[in-house]
Amino acid sequence: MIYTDQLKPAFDLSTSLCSVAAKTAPRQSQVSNSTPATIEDVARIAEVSIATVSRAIHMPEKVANSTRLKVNQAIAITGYTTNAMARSLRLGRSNMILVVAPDIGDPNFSNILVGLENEARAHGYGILIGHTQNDAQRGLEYLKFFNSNQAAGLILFTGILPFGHQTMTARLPPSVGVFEPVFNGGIPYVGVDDTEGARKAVDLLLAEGHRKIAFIGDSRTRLAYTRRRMGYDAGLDAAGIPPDTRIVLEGDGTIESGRHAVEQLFMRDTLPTAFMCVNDQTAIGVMVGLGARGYDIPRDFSVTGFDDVPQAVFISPPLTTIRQPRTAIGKQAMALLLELLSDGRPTETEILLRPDLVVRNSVSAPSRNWSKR
Amino acid sequence: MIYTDQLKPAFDLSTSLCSVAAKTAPRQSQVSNSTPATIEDVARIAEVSIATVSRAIHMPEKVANSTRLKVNQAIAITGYTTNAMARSLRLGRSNMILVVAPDIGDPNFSNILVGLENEARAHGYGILIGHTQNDAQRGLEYLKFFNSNQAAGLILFTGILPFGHQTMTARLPPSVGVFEPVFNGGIPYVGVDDTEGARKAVDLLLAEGHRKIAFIGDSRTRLAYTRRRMGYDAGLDAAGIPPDTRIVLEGDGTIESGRHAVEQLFMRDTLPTAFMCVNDQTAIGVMVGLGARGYDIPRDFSVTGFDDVPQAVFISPPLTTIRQPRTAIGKQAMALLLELLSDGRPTETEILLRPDLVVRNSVSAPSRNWSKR
DNA sequence: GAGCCTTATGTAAACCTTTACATACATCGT
DNA sequence: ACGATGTATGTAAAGGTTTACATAAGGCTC
Repeated sequence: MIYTDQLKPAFDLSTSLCSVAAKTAPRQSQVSNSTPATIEDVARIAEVSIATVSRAIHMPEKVANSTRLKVNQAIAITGYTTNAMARSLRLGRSNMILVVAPDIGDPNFSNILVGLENEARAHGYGILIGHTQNDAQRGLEYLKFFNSNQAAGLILFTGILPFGHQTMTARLPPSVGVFEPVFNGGIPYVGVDDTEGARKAVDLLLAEGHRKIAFIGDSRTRLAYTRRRMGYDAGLDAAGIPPDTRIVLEGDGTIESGRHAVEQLFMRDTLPTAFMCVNDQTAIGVMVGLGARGYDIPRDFSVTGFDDVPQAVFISPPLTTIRQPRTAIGKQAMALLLELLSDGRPTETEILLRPDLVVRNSVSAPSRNWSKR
Repeated sequence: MIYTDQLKPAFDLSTSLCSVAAKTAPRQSQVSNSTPATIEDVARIAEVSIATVSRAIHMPEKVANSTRLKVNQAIAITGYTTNAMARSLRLGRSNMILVVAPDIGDPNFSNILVGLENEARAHGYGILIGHTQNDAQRGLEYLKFFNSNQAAGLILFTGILPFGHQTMTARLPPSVGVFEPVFNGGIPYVGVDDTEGARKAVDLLLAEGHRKIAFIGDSRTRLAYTRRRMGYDAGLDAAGIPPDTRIVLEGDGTIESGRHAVEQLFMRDTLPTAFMCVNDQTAIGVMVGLGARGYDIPRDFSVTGFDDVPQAVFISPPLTTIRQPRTAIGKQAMALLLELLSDGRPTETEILLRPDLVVRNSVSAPSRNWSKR
């Protein structure tokens, strides 16, 4: 007599199929209905030992075809799933990847998460998430996931300093960074070619005819920002335009800093015809500042951003910017980590994806009507 | 001789402090440097049994003050963290909560995640995330997290049908829904008072003097949408305005559906002065449609949304809408689930948070200039 | 047909906890 | 002074895997 239940098919041990059952110690309940099936249940039904069941699952080539068949049937009957806790305990490693970001509330985070999760799940891993809110103490808390064997690897986002400074010297779990090198390049990372991206932006502005292109940067020392600046410099250089430090400003990547940059430039004697911004937030701030002074974009000034945040398409005018291929970055980062977990050694120390120019409406040829200035 | 290492302080078992060590079976390595400390290491150093260590940690009141002190010192020395895998295995339940959403790439998801994570972590739980992309088969996959004891509870988002239809009858893990009842009310949920929110929107429009207010709904049968419609009806009724089905349209909650609704209305004989939309996406579509026809918002038409998505502030004009207190919803949902996990029975079957009206720039008094129409 | 190699399976230990039960000791009432 | 009661601690089993090692059987070579 076999009756099944959707979630976990029950199996009556008193049937003749289970002649082996009598030999082994009786389980708590004869009809193991409520508790999940264990490897032992499978072994009993398949009339093999638990070792064989384990092998049939994890090293199928090591068990005879006929036996494998019996085991698979027994698994189907019992609805057996291997207890991940027991497995992790025995193996000394879990099948979870911890993803730590400074702020999981950041909308930009979502799409990367998609890439990370898809790739992880495809390889039998799950993902655990945490956020530090830029609080090192808080990041430190997450270390316990590794000490307690709850996570096998770590995905770290740019800008976090998830563990205290001292700890940086200590051995970290297998980790991969996203966007930028973390801990001074101690771990491999997946990002975007910021230099190339910035170059695309500046080249677009140059192609439109702009010659006085301001760069609104971010003074916080992050490689991405430095590289975007390098792309800007290289673009101007290739066009034979000498650098003009009067129109290169450093902000902090916020909307407010973009607005502030506009105010500063208006106080100087040289105004640009275009603003190339280190990120979209800054670009939005620039647009707000320009709008407040009564200028129209792109008629009076052109503006470019970097990142392609979800809002970029909704602001007015829609922002021409450089897109971060977020889902792809997540996928790559997870793939790299998984490789690291199996091989032990990273094959690559840096993977840079190609960023695309997204042309919208914030760029046009420089205005010839200088009346307003 | 004691020398420490940042991550996991080493401890030389040969010191006099460890006189007990000799009595017990020797560990693999005398200086357990590479492998994390176990409860046994702590017990040895504290000169107590492992049972006492476990009790000192989990039932401190059950152990003598002096003993507790010794244990705590030993824990500090070894850097011991209890192995979550072993603990979960023994306890039969994990300290992870699975959060399943239809689309974790949705920017609205992020802030709820923040609330969920904060609350979970505060109670010693971690969160696992997954997404179904509205694929029931995919949702089914996540069931294995429970079968394999990797998750103790489940947070389900609106609109998912994470498990196959058959499975719905089966016993689900302890679960809490977000936004709406899931599985026909089978599990408690935390959401927002949609009726009240919609009422606030319609009352604002009425207060501005609008009398012909269109409602652009969502025909997909979701309680939230029905309730928002109820708020609309109730508001009109309270103002003594008879319902006019000619200006009530059903879309599907997308930008496109908002735009389409505008086209439909312009083909009828009765135009509204205001559009109350079931969600922000629809509202954005309506604004796009109206803009394409050359109308100005809010001069010619007023528009309201619902949800307060991150983009709402960036579109032009910034959208007046009803805010979902997302972080609070996440926090509440997790709190409810945690309660469920300890008590077994839910105290509440429905928790509705108060949504707030966010006044921006898409609403004004109805235009008296009807020339364009 | 003896010895040897290969292949398939079984036995049992180990991974690290938690906790029921047992034990030892101190305190108290009479 | 003794049994009863209570408190603090220890012993050992159990939870579900994986895998080193042992065993058994079959096929091969000479």
